[in-house]
Amino acid sequence: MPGKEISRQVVRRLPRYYRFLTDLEAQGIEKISSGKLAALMGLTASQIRQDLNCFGGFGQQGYGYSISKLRQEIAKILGLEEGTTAIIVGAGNIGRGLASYAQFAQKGLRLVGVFDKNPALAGVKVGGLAVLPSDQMASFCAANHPDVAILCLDSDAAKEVASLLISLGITGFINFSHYDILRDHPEAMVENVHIGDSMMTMAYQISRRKSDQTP
Amino acid sequence: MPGKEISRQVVRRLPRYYRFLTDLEAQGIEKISSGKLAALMGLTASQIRQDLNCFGGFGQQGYGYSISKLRQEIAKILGLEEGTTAIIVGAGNIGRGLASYAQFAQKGLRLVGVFDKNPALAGVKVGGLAVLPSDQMASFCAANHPDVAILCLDSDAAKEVASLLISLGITGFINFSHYDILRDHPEAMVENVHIGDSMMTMAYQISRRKSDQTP
DNA sequence: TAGATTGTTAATCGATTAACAATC
DNA sequence: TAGATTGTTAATCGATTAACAATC
Repeated sequence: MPGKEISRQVVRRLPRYYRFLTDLEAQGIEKISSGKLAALMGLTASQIRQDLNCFGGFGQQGYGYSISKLRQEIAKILGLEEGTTAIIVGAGNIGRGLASYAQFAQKGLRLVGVFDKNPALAGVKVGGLAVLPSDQMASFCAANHPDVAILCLDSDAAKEVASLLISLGITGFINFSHYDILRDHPEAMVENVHIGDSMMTMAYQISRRKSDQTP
Repeated sequence: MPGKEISRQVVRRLPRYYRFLTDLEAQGIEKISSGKLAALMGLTASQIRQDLNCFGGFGQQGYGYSISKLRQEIAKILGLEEGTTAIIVGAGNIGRGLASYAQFAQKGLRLVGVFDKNPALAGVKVGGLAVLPSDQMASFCAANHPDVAILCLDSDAAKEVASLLISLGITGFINFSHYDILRDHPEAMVENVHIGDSMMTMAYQISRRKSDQTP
């Protein structure tokens, strides 16, 4: 069965459910009701039940949800144990910062390569991996078929690299650039991360608060 | 006038409008209609007009929008030229990566301090600033009253630091941790950035595509 | 069994899209 | 003026919330 389409907003809430359930399990708690979990997470009980029922009936009437079972179910839904592999392209500030991020595996991705076009960086170790020159991407992908590329590049480079990587079989992108991958490659899966946009919306909020205070 | 409340989703689109308008202006184009801009950005003309009219009537019937005027208006709305100041707390991988991010000012924030509790990092230069020990945060804030703190910390540290910073007069947070600032401090302004969540939703998409292909 | 709590259907709310009169 | 395009009101769509019968 194709399964009804899951809305993006539901999927975006799954990691947070997973996190809370992991915490609760670590505390040794066995079960929880949608009402209690809602209070804990600042959601409504309805929303939690609706969200979970997109994927199946994981609860038990009159009882609630088994925390460890639900945590496992969500891990499975998220595909955290499928060994999805990722490469980082661009070993600048963001790229290196991310490469050193210790929790890749816990987030469902296994980092298997870091590339940079600057030959001076080749061989430098970041996050336990030696940076490879970009001209080795094709052979690397042919040999290892990573699933995901994390693009820590400017827009122009991202555009070029995305095309290349798609031709090499990569289907998923975590995109830190402003290049609109989906426009050129609608079949790709894309998560955009625009930290600069968060800075701007923060500047907006601060500026608005200031002007509100001076009416 | 208090002005009608602007929805979060409208605000989140403003940086993208700003970016496209900046590009168009750099190309020397003078005017654009909502229809053309919509085609360029992959939105509907209706949405663009609705979004802009939250803030004022910036267009002209029968003509469209002046690109340079609209760009300036959005810069003003976002408060990009108000010199909002920010500190980074936590000079780990993410903190250092961000501190070196060259475009702070273009995103409406001016980085004025970087702090870390590890004394070994004190004095190390990142992004042109020397890391300060965390015990100097109070005196620094008293002297410089930064507007925003960028928390590049784990949840426990973030909780502690957020309380302290709010008592020191900071009202805005860009939060890279999973600590829920608004729960304890509903008056704060918060932008959460959860890169790990993006990794998980990417793992979800990859895993779903794989299972869809094997029915 | 009785109480609790789910799964699911219906109602509400808000955001997006469409339509069109106003007007440059 | 006539054509184009906005600003704005109305219609649609989708997501969230509420309600409740099913059931453990």
